[in-house]
Amino acid sequence: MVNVFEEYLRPQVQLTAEEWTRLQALSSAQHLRKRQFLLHAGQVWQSYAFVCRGCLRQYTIDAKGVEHMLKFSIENWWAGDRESLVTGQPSRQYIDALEDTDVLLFPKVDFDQFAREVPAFHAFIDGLLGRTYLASQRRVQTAISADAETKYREFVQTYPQLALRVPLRMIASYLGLSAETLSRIRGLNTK
Amino acid sequence: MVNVFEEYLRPQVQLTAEEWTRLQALSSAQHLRKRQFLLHAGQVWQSYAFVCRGCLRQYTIDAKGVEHMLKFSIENWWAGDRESLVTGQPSRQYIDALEDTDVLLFPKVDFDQFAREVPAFHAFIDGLLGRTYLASQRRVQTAISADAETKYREFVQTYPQLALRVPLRMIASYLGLSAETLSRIRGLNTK
DNA sequence: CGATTCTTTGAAAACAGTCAATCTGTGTGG
DNA sequence: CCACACAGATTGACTGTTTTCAAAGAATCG
Repeated sequence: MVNVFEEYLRPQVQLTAEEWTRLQALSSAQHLRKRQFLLHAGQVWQSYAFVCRGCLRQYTIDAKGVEHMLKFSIENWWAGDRESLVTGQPSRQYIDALEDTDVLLFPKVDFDQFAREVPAFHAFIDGLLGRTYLASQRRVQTAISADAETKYREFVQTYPQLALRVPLRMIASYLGLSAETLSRIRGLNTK
Repeated sequence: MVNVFEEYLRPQVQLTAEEWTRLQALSSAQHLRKRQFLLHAGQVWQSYAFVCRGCLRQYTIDAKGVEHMLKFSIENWWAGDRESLVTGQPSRQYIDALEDTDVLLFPKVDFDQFAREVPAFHAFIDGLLGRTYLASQRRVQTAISADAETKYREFVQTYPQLALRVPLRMIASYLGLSAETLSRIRGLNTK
């Protein structure tokens, strides 16, 4: 399981053998069965989570009980509630597993300490955050400017792995559409 | 004009007198008249821009010629196209002035160099990026889950300074609504 | 002022949402 | 191994919000 992380990280950051051992020692593995929660609203999120295998979804539930998908995380993605992590406040989000999933958890304190001491790793994390932010901006742009069909087409183009793997109604929620509307759109493209 | 920047930064980062002088020396002031462009699609954006006075808007123009507002930047905000800055590719965005505006420009190369050499400043910039990312996530959430009226109410609550200062049709575009719809919503709240 | 830009209002049309029923596939327990 | 239950997907009819188009009314600026 650590192997997956190693294969992900090695091409991106130069670490000495000693640094690598140290980073690895910070992590703890967690296995989630389908439908099991990694984070529940009300809890404080205090880790960085790396997905080695499986698929997580991250979402909120509004006053009417409706779920709103924020993110899907598959192999080689990070997960977690950054807001809770940074502020120390209880999260308003849920994270649970869409499939049996293996996760590596790095406690915030240790992880940040490591980043401070290893500039190359720090730079990597900064770059990751920067790219994540750009992705978020693109999502905003699509959300405010595209119609339902365009939203779906862009989603498929951006995340072809997810379009096949995640239930349609959750993709619909991610895009701000009803499941019925997305079903009809998908129907069009097949014909 | 540098004074505005100093008052903004001093409470947030501890810099020595020497560091402060050095940072200041990196900046160049630019004045923009209303409607003047700071960035035009096709140009490469290579700076960090800090607004000392006035108001900028940042937007794209789609294939149909419709503008989509990405951001407004008033006093004590940063502006610029991060995507172009990071990738070095020509920007797809426009930035122009809604009012006469004063901007401080920091060339990327010098700015990044300074951040590398002054850890406290680096940490400040990281924190800024982190908060900006959280704001973007909140915007996504509203965009996918709220109706038109809620979007506007949240906008007013989040940016009371902007609601009064920016033309309605641009706020509408920022929220992904037509100007007519927003006008009607605003009408309701007045009664 | 005269011109431009912005806002408001009305009426019609389009798009997406809701509700409800049916269909499909998957997984589980008897 | 089958049957049943359940979650998810699809389809149809209807509703409702938002958009579009058009025209008229403010506000702003040179």
